[in-house]
Amino acid sequence: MARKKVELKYIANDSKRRATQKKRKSGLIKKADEISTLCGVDACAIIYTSDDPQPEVWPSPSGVNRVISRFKEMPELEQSKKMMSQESFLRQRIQKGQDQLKKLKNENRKKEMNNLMFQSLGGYQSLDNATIIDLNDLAWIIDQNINEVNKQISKLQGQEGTSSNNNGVATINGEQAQVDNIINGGVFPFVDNIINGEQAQVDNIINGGVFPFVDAANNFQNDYCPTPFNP
Amino acid sequence: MARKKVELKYIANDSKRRATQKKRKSGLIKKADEISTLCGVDACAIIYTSDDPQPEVWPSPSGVNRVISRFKEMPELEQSKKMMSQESFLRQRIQKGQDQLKKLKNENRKKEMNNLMFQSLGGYQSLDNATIIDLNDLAWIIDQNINEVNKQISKLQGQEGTSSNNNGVATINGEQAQVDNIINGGVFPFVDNIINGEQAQVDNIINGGVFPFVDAANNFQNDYCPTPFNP
DNA sequence: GACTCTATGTATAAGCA
DNA sequence: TTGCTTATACATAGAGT
Repeated sequence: MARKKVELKYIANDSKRRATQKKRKSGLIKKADEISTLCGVDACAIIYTSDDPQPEVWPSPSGVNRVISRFKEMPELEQSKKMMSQESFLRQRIQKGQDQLKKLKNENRKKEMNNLMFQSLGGYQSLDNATIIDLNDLAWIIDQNINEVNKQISKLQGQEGTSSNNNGVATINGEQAQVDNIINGGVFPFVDNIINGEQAQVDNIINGGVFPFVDAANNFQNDYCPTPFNP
Repeated sequence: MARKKVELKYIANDSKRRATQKKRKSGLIKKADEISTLCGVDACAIIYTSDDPQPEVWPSPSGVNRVISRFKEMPELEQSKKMMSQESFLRQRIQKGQDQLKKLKNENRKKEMNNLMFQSLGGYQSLDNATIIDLNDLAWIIDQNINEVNKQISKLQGQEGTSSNNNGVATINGEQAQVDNIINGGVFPFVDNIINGEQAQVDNIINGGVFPFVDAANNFQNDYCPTPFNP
């Protein structure tokens, strides 16, 4: 059953296309009906299916005519003013995909740096091979984490008498969960726009694909300057 | 989080309606775009939202004009021929709901009779108070079950040498799972159309509600005559 | 092919920032 | 309000009849 994510392109297979057409046509009309009822808007839809010279229309032929008249009344110039054309629709979609990509790359980079941090702390990985870029970002994320830990400490010092074994004392391991939490939370300004060679991923996202993990390389922005490490 | 099932009626709350309108408008246009791409159909949509004199159109003003011309070319008489009007759309929806209701009532009745059967077999319930209608239906379901059990027995007798402790012998308990399976499976002709007083439930279904369990009473059709019990 | 079924993808109502 | 997130309702692809 609906296992594949449908690729947004013309369905070559005839019978498959017809089946899809039928389902989606009724789905579309249902949606039109719903928005009209829920929001009380005036709307119409006309759909010419390939296997019938008669179009499917909604809400009714006369209703369509009414909406059409209203549309025709408007001067041509006005028509194209604030309207969504197929092109602007696509543009909007691309922008959305790019924004999403940016966010995801950001998150990936943060996770990567946190991973590097814990690997180093545990002695599982040396930083000898790290680039200056990585070290910079690493410093930033450590700074963030330290800040968060300090914040927690102050908070816990403020509430005396809790039964926790944590009150007032920074126990790194005890804060791990909170740090992890933070890691996946706050703002992180690593990546600010799309970099060459990532376009395929953007396209992927635009069409709704699953986001692939982004390597450390190529992810850094030149205009990013993290605060110096200062505990 | 979409917790409530939206009731299909005008949203009185202003800000809520605007939010919904915005989301659904873009959803609708996306759907239009998709069906057009996937199925290569010629279509257009015009939506007048309440807060903007400019309509939202798809695929573009000129595209809309093209489709409109095609629509206008058709004689008025032809227009209303095979087209979906708001009324026929609703009718279709009601019919669908009624069909679904019928099926669900059927299933409920079957489950009920099976339940009664097992209750009686276990001595948890006497049949003294059962109506002739219930007894009739009960006989039918028992017949069905016996048939299924016999079928299974034949099948198992056919495949000698399986390691199962079941081969060739009808062990009622051992067949329970299969019977249960059957219970929820085959065709069951109890209810053939909608009976007075069930209309509210139909309405419920038409709007997508969860189906309430149907009582035994009022569910039987006069034209139903089950095969006599004959093991 | 035209329908039904159901697992899965998508839309979106509420919440929250 | 606008936008983003998340849980839930809804649409529908693919498979079976």
